[in-house]
Amino acid sequence: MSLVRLIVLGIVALDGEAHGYAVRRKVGEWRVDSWTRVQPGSIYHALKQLARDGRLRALAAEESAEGPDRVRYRLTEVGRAEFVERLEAALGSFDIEALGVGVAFMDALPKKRVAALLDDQMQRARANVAHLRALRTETPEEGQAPHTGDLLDLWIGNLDATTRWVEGIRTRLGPA
Amino acid sequence: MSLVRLIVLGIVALDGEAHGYAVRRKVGEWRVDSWTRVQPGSIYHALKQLARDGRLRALAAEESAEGPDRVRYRLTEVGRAEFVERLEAALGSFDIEALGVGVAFMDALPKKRVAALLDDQMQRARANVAHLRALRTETPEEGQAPHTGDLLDLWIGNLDATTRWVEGIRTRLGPA
DNA sequence: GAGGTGCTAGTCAAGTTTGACTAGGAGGGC
DNA sequence: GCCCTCCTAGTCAAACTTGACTAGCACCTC
Repeated sequence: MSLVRLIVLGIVALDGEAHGYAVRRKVGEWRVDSWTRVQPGSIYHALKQLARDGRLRALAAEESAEGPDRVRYRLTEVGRAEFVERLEAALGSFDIEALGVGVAFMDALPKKRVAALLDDQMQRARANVAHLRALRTETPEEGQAPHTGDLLDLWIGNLDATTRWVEGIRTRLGPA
Repeated sequence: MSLVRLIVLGIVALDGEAHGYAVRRKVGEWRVDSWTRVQPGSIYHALKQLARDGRLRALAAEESAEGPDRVRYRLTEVGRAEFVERLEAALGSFDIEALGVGVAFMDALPKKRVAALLDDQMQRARANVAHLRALRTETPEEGQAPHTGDLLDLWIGNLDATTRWVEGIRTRLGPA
């Protein structure tokens, strides 16, 4: 899951820069833990990878009045591009966690863009639900998983609930 | 995610033994990929860890008529105990993937036990939904995540859909 | 002023996951 | 026979995640 990467990019993007502990704190303050688990280690790891990949630039370690020195990171242009790319992908995803993170950061994109992405997401989601329903009523093939029908129902139900939620968000954005 | 561990244990438990490729194939045949992604590497890794931990015993490599030699694994008593433990945990989980895997293998437990686990799951899930709804209507605190209300709605909607699904499974099992 | 507590800031080893890669064997086409 | 393809069976390095751990600093208490 490179959701962590998106989350870190998104938080750094808010102010253009941040140090690791600030990101970590923000992840804690927001109840990010409700929608996706992000451990401190993952955050620092992501920061390092992003810095290595030129998405963030590590500034010189600065002194802190309240504790050890800390490293501040600044978002680069490439970093912003990756943020947008990942954010758009998240807003088109069927994965509930990705979708949640996408919506959390959606204000970083133009409204029209978000609307288009969500329209697309909904269309594909509905097609997917239809496909799963079709599978559901098919005569069971050989060698299927036990309780395949139930499992399909689980996915259909959740996809459906998610789609209704997306619909709500989309409606609020107003007509395209 | 040690869901892979549960899946591998569950598949090996079906016949008491299996070799890696057979597990991999079964994961492919079943549309396990709909409910959870399991890569080949993870399967072989899990098999090795399970063998190291005494949950499986690796039998001598046997020749195969259709390809390279293969290693067959047999479930041990300790392994079966871990299987049951993980299965029960999965059936009490709120995580949709875990729950799906749990239901896929639920026939390995006595019906009554499954009924009790699902009853418990539903009770906790309803409490959780109530709690989230309460959070939802709370006056927003300082420093909340952007779109916190929406994110809560997403979780409430999905948890709710999942709970209705569990209810269906539970009902079918008959009265406790 | 020594020690305890709690927040700040981050490191690290162990475990897990991913996706690409290797390599054996069977069968078909030419 | 030789090559190509596809299935069988698994390995491996790189990346990612986890949870426990270290260490600086301030404040309080005794």
